[in-house]
Amino acid sequence: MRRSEGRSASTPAALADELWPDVRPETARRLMAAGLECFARQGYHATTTRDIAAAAGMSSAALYVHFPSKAALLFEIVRSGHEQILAVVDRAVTGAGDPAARMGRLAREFTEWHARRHAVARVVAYELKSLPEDDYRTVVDLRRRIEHLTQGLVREGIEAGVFEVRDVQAAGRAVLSLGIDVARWYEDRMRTSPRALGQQYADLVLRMLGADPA
Amino acid sequence: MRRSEGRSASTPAALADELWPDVRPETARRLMAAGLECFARQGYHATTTRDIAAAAGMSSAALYVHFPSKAALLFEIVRSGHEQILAVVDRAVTGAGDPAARMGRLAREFTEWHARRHAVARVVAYELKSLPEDDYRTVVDLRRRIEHLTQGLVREGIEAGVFEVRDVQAAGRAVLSLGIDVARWYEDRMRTSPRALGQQYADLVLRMLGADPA
DNA sequence: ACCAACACTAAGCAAGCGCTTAGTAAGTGT
DNA sequence: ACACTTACTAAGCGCTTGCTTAGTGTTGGT
Repeated sequence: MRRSEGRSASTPAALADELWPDVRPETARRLMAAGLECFARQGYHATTTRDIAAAAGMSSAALYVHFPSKAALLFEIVRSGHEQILAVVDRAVTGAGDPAARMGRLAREFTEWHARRHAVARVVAYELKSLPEDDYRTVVDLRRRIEHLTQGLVREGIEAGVFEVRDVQAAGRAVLSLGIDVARWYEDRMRTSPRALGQQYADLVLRMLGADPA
Repeated sequence: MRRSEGRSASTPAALADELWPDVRPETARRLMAAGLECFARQGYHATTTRDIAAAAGMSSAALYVHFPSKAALLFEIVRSGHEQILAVVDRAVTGAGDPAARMGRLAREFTEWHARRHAVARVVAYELKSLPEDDYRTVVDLRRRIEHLTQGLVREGIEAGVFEVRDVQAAGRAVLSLGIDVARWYEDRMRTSPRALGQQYADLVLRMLGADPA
């Protein structure tokens, strides 16, 4: 089992190693982990630079050695989170199998990611609007690509005769909504594991799209 | 057609009249409408009391004539929003028809409410944790009642043989997730009306729960 | 006519904010 | 040995925050 496929990172540092293995030096990664924790728990605007620094075990001025601003730290978290989600969706859409199999994989892995990485997922989904204008546009573009890939797969399924939905856009959005909303309520102590939840939601999604039970 | 069943309130004042007809004096209602607008757009912590007062056309000190704090204003919005959602869900669950018909109504009206009242819905869903501890507990209790009513209806449907799902809790959460997430992305200018979206989502939900197509 | 009661504002207070500055300590290359 | 770079801290600056205070009309009962 690869390191990144465990149930969830047991410590913030381990989570940071999984999410941002390339961020150097290690102190910068620790600051990102600390920011992520604070942003996920209290939201960006309720988090002070002193909160982040304290969670990372340093003075607030240290943040500015590695990041030009609090907003830039948020951007790094949100951007890399979106890129990981895009990679998950892209692998599912362009992978092997018929549209139903690929949609099942998309729903399963998308949901699983949002449950296992619920802290990142929460910041990714709900702190978008706290970004400066330019950063916001960059991230909205990533979101559009995720939505278009998903809608494309719904359309493929309809053309292949395995899905049956009235509105492709609404159906695609519904698929993603189910996964995204997991970030709002999922907690580490939950009885259903991210993997099991992903499987359950994938079943729900396929039925929702009118796919024949396999 | 009753006033509250139009597509959406055309002005903040009209919206306020629909949402909080009993709040007196009118100035307090205007402050709530202004707070709602600001909280929905920028979030609670990014909104200053000066923002709210300016949006209501008065000085920031006027807020404290009608509310003891900024947090109390948020609480009034969040509490009344939750009570309206609970009423919608309760009417559907205890209404007429078999479980599938009642679940269809629940999904339709729940989703429709979140689209038409997307500003309130956004604050209700995402600004919970900004509330003071006591207020938070009050609201979490309302949320639990909404979830239990929904889960109960799923269970009823299973016992009546019209639904087929593995995990009742997961299925109930999925039904609500679809509606709640509408608040995150829905905008007034959208081509799909709240009513049409509610109908689409109700269809998706019934298929998701394994109900035979009616 | 008078007086509370009410609804409001201009001004401002203490606290906390993001971020900067000046300086220290520990490498690293020559 | 020495200069230079990098990573950090203590202190604090200018500004904004939620909220208060003192005072000003306006209203309605007697």
